[in-house]
Amino acid sequence: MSNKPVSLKVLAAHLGLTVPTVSRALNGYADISPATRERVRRAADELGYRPNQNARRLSIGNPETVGYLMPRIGQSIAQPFVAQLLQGLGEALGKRHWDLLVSHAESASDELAQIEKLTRSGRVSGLVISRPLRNDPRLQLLQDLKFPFVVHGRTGSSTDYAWYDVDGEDAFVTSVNHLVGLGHSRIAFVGSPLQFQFAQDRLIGYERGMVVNGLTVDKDLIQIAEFSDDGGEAATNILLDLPQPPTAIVCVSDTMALGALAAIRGRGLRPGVHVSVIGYDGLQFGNHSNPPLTTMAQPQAHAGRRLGDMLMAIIDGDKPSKHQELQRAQLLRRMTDGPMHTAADQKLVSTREETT
Amino acid sequence: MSNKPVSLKVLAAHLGLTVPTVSRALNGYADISPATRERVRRAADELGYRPNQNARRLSIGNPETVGYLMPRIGQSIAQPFVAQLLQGLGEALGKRHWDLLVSHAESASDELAQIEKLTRSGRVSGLVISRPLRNDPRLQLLQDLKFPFVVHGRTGSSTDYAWYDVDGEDAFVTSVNHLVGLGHSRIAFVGSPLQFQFAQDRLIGYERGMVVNGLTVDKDLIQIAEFSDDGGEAATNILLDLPQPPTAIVCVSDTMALGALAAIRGRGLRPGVHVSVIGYDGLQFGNHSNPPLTTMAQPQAHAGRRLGDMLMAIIDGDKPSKHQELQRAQLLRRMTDGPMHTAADQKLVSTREETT
DNA sequence: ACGCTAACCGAAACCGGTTTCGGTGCACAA
DNA sequence: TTGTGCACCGAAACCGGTTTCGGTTAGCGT
Repeated sequence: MSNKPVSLKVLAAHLGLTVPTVSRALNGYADISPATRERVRRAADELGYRPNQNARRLSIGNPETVGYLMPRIGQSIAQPFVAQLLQGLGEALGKRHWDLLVSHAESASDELAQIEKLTRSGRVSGLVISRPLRNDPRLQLLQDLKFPFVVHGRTGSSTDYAWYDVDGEDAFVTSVNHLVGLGHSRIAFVGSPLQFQFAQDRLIGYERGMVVNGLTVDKDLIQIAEFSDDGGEAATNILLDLPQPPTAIVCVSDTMALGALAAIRGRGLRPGVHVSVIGYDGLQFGNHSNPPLTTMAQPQAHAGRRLGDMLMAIIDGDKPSKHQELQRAQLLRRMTDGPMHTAADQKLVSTREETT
Repeated sequence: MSNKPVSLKVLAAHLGLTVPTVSRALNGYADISPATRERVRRAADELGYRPNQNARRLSIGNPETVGYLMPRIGQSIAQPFVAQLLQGLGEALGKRHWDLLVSHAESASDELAQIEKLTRSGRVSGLVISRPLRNDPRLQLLQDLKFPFVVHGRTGSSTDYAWYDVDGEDAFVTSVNHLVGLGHSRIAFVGSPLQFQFAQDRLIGYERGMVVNGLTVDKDLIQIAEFSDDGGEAATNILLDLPQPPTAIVCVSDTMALGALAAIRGRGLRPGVHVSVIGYDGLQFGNHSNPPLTTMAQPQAHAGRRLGDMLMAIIDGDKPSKHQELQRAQLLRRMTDGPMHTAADQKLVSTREETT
């Protein structure tokens, strides 16, 4: 049908009115007679008029757009949660007809440059940051700029900004408790570099869980590796080579847990039987791993929605510190958590074929 | 440090020049003396000046922004490719400092409304559409609007627009060939509803592969189900219940293939031994399925980059039909393709534990 | 009949840039 | 010395909207 977008000017001309009048009519100002208002409305959607958002937003001084900085973590399978998070963000923003801009950087410094650019060029009214580091220069920069932002995750100094996070510490206490309940006592932790705040939180949760249950925290049972499936595999191999290997492993993420499973299987052992594994993230794919991965699940789309709502509220003037939400993760039992495998040398492998 | 963005006006005042002069100085016009140009440049990045992009783009009449419509496919694990695609798109756009806007709709009609809105409100200069339907109203609409767009995938009437696609037909011929080479002849197809063009393409590839190898296409061996892991599982169960069940299955996607694996294991059979399975997508997670999934791999980030470049070229004036790229998928052998399992009643299950 | 007020719309300014068009001042040639 | 031309910058118009401010007109009371 029609192709070129119709501007306010041609709409006004078409109606024999001036541009400002038409504008106010469409925006429901009181000083426009109900008659003309109706007339304008009708003509507007007859001609398929849509206000040019660039112009409108320039005028009202609000880009009505939120930027999301893609987490930048090597080539790993670290992004499965991004699609769901974006979906949730989009839903929240869509309710007010705001837009979602995604931006990804190539390096840490490039990331700061991106923030500089996005904030100062008036393209976004706020930013969403994922996976903060322990001392994150991005947050520092945004605070210096006094620019609205929310963090998906939180850091140590989390009092003065807005965040939504899943309580990783609590989740790992839960994981450890669960494993202890199954009879385990040599429980290991497979983690990612501690520069990520979440890695730190979850490690603390692990340690607290151990202490709470009267277990000693053996440094050998804490293995940090690259944040990827390969990293998880490598770390687990080190653990299994220990003189006294663990009978259960909690992993900082599902991706790393998948690597752990591979390492365990690689030795002819069966995850969930000889060595229990609990991941973290609740990836749907976990249903199809070998065997299906027990994990701490969490609603990513919900996170996106909340982050969007929080950010818009802050842009509207709310104090950031008013918006801090801690979500609890849920233990999702699948097949990799099992009772402590005592006796019987680990070389003895059950012949039962696992069935999903 | 500084917080409020500095406008051209204050920069000009600071320099004792007028706004247009400063603008032209920064944009390298010839009618500005080298001296002042340098002076302006220096002052600009001293004050941290960044042009307001909303204003700039309004003025130059180009939003310099590309919209991506999130594929809207139930709750399935269908989106793992999105993150990579977005990454690729972002890279391509970033080279020219364009922005990436993501938009997702809640229903098919909502999707059309979104397109209407995005195009007519001047927010984007072009759109990227994923997973076209066989007779896609979105493409129809965009063509009517004469609005620049590229399609990730293609439809039957694909001559008059731009697209990037992986040759699904060819890929499935390859899959079938490979399986025939392994001795299989009863090869089944697990597909998703044929409204998706890709589902159609791949089915045709399957059929062609069968014919090419002198095999008959048995309608019973073609099972269409919901596009999800559960759908794949259900379809596979139907296949395995056949009087003469298949010895190999090609699946329209990795997600559905994961369901197929579950169904096969559910009967005490071993994928890759008793029943071979080949997926499509090349998801990295396939490395961790049970057993690791053989699949037809493809570079999603590359797709994103190409789509971005193509779209910008079209917006610059290129004829869309000039930009049509067909990529070939690569057979990625993991563990679910194996030689035809003859003899021995399928009830007889090997006791060997699979090792990754 | 007059004034006052309220209803309604147009004029003008602005948001922050870009781009075209003129005009000044200087160097240069005649 | 006087034109001529060029280098350089400012004035003005524009992109497509929003919002404040004035000015008519009509309706009302008196």
